[in-house]
Amino acid sequence: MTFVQLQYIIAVDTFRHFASAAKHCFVSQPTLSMQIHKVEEELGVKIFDRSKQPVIATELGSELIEQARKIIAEKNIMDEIVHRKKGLVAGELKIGIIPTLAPYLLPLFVQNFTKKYPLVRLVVNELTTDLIVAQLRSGRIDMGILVTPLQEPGIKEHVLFYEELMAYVSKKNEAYQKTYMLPQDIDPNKLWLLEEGHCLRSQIVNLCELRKASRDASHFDYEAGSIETLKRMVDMNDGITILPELATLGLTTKQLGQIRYFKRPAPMREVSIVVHRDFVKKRLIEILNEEILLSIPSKINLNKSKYVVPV
Amino acid sequence: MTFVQLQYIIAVDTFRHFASAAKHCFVSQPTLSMQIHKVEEELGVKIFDRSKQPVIATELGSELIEQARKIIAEKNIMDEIVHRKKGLVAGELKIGIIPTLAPYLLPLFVQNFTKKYPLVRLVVNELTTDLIVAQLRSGRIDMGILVTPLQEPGIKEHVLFYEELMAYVSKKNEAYQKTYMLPQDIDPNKLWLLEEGHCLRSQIVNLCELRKASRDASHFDYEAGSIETLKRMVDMNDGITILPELATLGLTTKQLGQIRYFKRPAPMREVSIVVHRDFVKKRLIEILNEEILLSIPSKINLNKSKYVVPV
DNA sequence: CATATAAATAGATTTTATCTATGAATATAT
DNA sequence: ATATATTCATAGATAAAATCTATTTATATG
Repeated sequence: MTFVQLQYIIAVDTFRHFASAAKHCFVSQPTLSMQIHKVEEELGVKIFDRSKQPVIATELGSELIEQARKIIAEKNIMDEIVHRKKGLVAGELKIGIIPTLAPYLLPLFVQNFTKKYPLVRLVVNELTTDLIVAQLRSGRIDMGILVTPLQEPGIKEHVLFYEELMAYVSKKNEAYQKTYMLPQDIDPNKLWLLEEGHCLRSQIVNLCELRKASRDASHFDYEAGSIETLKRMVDMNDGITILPELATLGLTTKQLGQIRYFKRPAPMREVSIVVHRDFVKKRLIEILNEEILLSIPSKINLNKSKYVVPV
Repeated sequence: MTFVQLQYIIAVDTFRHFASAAKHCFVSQPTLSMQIHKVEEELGVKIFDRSKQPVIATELGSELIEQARKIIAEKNIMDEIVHRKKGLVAGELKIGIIPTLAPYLLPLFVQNFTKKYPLVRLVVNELTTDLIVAQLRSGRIDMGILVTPLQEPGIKEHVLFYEELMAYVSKKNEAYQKTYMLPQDIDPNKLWLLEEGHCLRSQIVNLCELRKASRDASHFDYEAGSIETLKRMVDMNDGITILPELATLGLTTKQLGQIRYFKRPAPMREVSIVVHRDFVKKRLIEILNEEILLSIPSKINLNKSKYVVPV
């Protein structure tokens, strides 16, 4: 068994296709096929079921692939140790980030970061909270950026900042008349929500104390896949939605006029970096943490944890 | 970096000598030298300081070796997974066992075990409790057999049995007249003890509530390195010592006449298997656990945890 | 100063990972 | 039904590597 073979196995598991996996590993498809065949021979078990399309791992194969990922993760730590000693900031950092943060947070720091630390390769995946937790545990990603508190065993949270939640209302909506809103001012039937699975959705449900019943009477049952869609729904149709602070940064003056703040203490969502175990990429993650804090508007850094909406 | 290179590094760290390490790996010394040189080249750091004799790891080298051991440990789990699936009981089990148990416990089960599970290779090291804990943490051994409770974080204890402590007295000693002893009946100046570092010693000190002062007046300051030495000291000279039950199994009838039991509830030492994390060698360790319980005299299996002497 | 020991170096040899080209099996389209 | 994709496996050639034996260099020891 070699490290390369394990990497091939992981690649096939990831792409579920020998040729693509080979491409990803910069080798020919026969090379990859043979090496995988060799491991299977050595261990005396089939790892992949090639009869299925796309290729799927056997039951035992899945266990072995998981273990292969662990081995490769430990190997990567080897380089981390050397980099740390050399004072180099280098290596790969695999990040999972939730979809309600990704489009607003990433652009703020990515460019600065990669300019400042050219030897670091950021690999970013947009994932929901559960997937981030699962992939942290299995070692597929090194860190997550998401909304806490999670209370997941084995997962450590480092708060980045508190992001205020605010209402975005259409001119026709009655809430438009208010200066400072209360959650009760929101008509559940005019409230546009993200689809199930987004933590922001569940926070808004908590904030507005929505019950299933109050939504059943809804005129039109549509749930958006992204915050951008929510904004457009409000713009184009009537209604109201809740935006996190970072999503309001790119708004036009006219759109800003449609923002209504909640009465102080304003509801906040807690945005954190989460990691699994005391990772050796610690230094890298610390640096990313700093860079994020440097890149977000200072107003957000000042937000306090007075009223954090539970997830 | 290859698995083989890591194994060479670990071998050199273990033997602190290139030629012996090479022998252990079944390769020539130049082969091992070159491969280690290559890793050092690849990482851009020196792992070993060859100017010292015996060879010693550099500061960074020690960290890397520790990591190498982790990688190899994870790799070994790969095979474990396959073996488990195949229902095979095979592999290597590295055991650390304390010196006051080794000579009495090992002979009881080793032969049966290796006959029953010929594919398992037992590698046994006689180590003190602290070393067992340290080597479990660093992954040098898979399990320990020692006296608990330890209360070491991250170390799990599985009680095997309770071993009674009993006095072994010379005919000249006043305690010889007693039928059932009390700890107070022991004259601290006539008590032979193991040297510092053995957990049995500290248990006896606790049991007899010995203070430094009471020993200072001692006629002859000798501390034994093994239980066998203790027995001989009592046999040849005057005095008394405390033996664990297993050490009394091989005694002659005459020697058995010199055993004095403590008054019920008799003092016991708790003998356990200890492991680090939920290890994949679990199955192997479970089997060993069973085999040990099957091989010890049934009387010991019946001992209860009424009065466990703290360590 | 001679001798022994330890690790590194040199050159030959075997092993192995990789490539290109091709084949077999299966699904998809004409 | 036949032709065409697609997907993975196989064959043979080649380049890269790990290994061996023999030897050298550097240190310690008597």
